Formats: sequence, structure tokens, C-alpha cells
Amino acid sequence: MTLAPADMLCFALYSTAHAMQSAYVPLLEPLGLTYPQYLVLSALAGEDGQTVGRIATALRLESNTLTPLLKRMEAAGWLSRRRDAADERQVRLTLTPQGHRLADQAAGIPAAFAAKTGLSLSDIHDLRDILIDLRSRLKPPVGD
Amino acid sequence: MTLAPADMLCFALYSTAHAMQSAYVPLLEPLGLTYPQYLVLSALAGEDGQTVGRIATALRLESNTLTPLLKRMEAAGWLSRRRDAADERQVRLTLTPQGHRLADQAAGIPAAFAAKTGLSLSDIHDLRDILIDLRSRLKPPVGD
DNA sequence: GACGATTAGATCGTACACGATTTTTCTATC
DNA sequence: GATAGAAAAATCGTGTACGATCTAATCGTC
Repeated sequence: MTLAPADMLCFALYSTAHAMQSAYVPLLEPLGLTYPQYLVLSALAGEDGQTVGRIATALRLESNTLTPLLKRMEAAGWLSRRRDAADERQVRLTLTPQGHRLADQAAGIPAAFAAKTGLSLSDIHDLRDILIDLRSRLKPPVGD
Repeated sequence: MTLAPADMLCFALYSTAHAMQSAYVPLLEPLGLTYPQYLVLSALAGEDGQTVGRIATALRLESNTLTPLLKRMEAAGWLSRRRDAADERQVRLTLTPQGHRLADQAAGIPAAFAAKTGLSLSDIHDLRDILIDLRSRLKPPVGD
């Protein structure tokens, strides 16, 4: 007998991830950011000047996803993409002043999202850690 | 201070959903299915002859996502798309014999996936229910 | 039974996501 | 210091996702 999507863990994960992105739209739209762009911005706010590859490892994305996304963020004036002088294969990403300001504005978003869930901080952390555990079972991190 | 993606619940959800889809590839590729196509197939295996709108509600997708996906599945010979005689606005989806055979082959996939996670059945159900709870907090189901 | 409002899908445009391949640069070893 | 192999991004093609809009069919009300 075929299991219905409604009963599948995978579908719960898939549909909840969509619901999460959808819940982020009203938080990100005023800033002009998409959800993956918000992740890149947050990663660079924590450590500026990272390479594309380092961001790719952190966000578990490929260069073929990031390159066009980063070009859009560069076109929006939030970051610069420059080849590393010491190793010209690498591209370093640096936030512009506007990018830093945007990151400051975005800093309150996780709290706003947490409020939307109606969950306690400890429930949020527990769920996060359960998901990270499942993720590591499915796809162990590469470099990093 | 900006929270790093690695510490965010939303990123745990986002990246674990990607890891899940990636873990499904070796299970689905031999059948020629993508992950959302697998969901449609499973939904129709449980109840054949559903409308596009009913599948959309069940999978929480929009018609603009489903229409091209369903056309690809029709082109692959797995289902037929026919206007309902009683209400020509609706399109009914019916599995072909090949579609039924494919669904039979796909019926073992959830168990194979569960094995990949290394989690117990009860852990899987618990996590599924936690995710469904979060999903309903973020985006209550519409029709259904 | 006409006609405005609603509903169901489809179409269009934009933005991910990723497999496969390509280009450029660097490194290792001779 | 030439060169094979490795590494980092970029490019290309396909398949989701979804907001906005469009079209065709049905429903509600008079």
C-alpha cells in the first residue's frame, strides 16, 4: 500500500520548509531580500570577506546556485565580488556600507520569526538540533 | 548582533529539506521521478482521479507549479489530464497502467528512506508531527 | 435567462537548486 | 620551469516554486 504524502516525514519536511519561506516573505520583502539572499547577508555580517566557496559550504549550496544570486546582490549594491589577489581562483565577497546597513535591519528577523511560530526559545533550539541531527545523517557536511 | 545561519531554526529546516531531497535522488532516479512528481504519484495512488486543485491542496502547491509538472508526467505516460465532464473548469488526473506500476515500485521508498535516516519509526513519527505542528503555526491549511 | 462575481487552471516572468561541463588558476613533481 | 592534475567559479540546461495576470466555465441574484 502506498503511503500518502500527508503521512510522510519527507513531505512534512518539504512542506514545512515551504511554509517557513512563505512566512519569511513579509519580513524580507520590505528589505528587498529573498530568503537565500538573507542567508548570504547574515553569513557575511558574521564574517565579512568570505569566499564564494566558504559561503557555499556554510549554506550547503553549489557555486551554480550562488553565482547568479551573488551577482544580483552585487547589482543591488549590497556586496562586492572581487578575485582574491593571492589566489585568483577565489572570489571574495565584501559587504558595502548599504549591505552592512541592510544586515543591521535584518538582525531582528530571527526574533520576529520566532514570535510567528509561537514556540518557546527552548522548543526552537530543540527542533533546530533535531533537524541538524537528521541532516547530518542524510548528508554529512563536506569541507568545513 | 546578527545570528549566523548555522544557528537559525529556519536554516536547519531549509538545509535539512535539501538534504532530504538529495537523499531521495538515488531512490527516485531509477524510476525517472523527481521528488515532487513522486508526491503527486503517491497522492494519486491513494486516490485516483483527483482534480488538480485537490492535489494542489494536498501538496500545498499552486497550479502554476503543478501544471507544467503534470504535463511532464503526462508526457512520460504516467497519467492523463482530462477536463471533468460535469465541470469543465476542473482537470482530473488519472494514473495510466504504467503510472500504477510505477506507484507500486515507489511504494517501498518511504521504508528505504527511513532506513537511510537511521531513526526509529517512533522518532520519525514524532519529528513528522512536530513539523506538522510548526507548519500549521506558520501557514494554516486553506481548503481541505 | 442575462450578467456580474467567483472559481479552476493555465500562462508569464523571476529566482532558486543542482548535475554536468568548462575555464582559469594554482600546485606538485619532475 | 614545464606540465599534469587539482581546485574554484562560472556557464548551461532542466525542473521546481510562486506572484501576478489571464481565460474559460460556473454560480448567484435578480
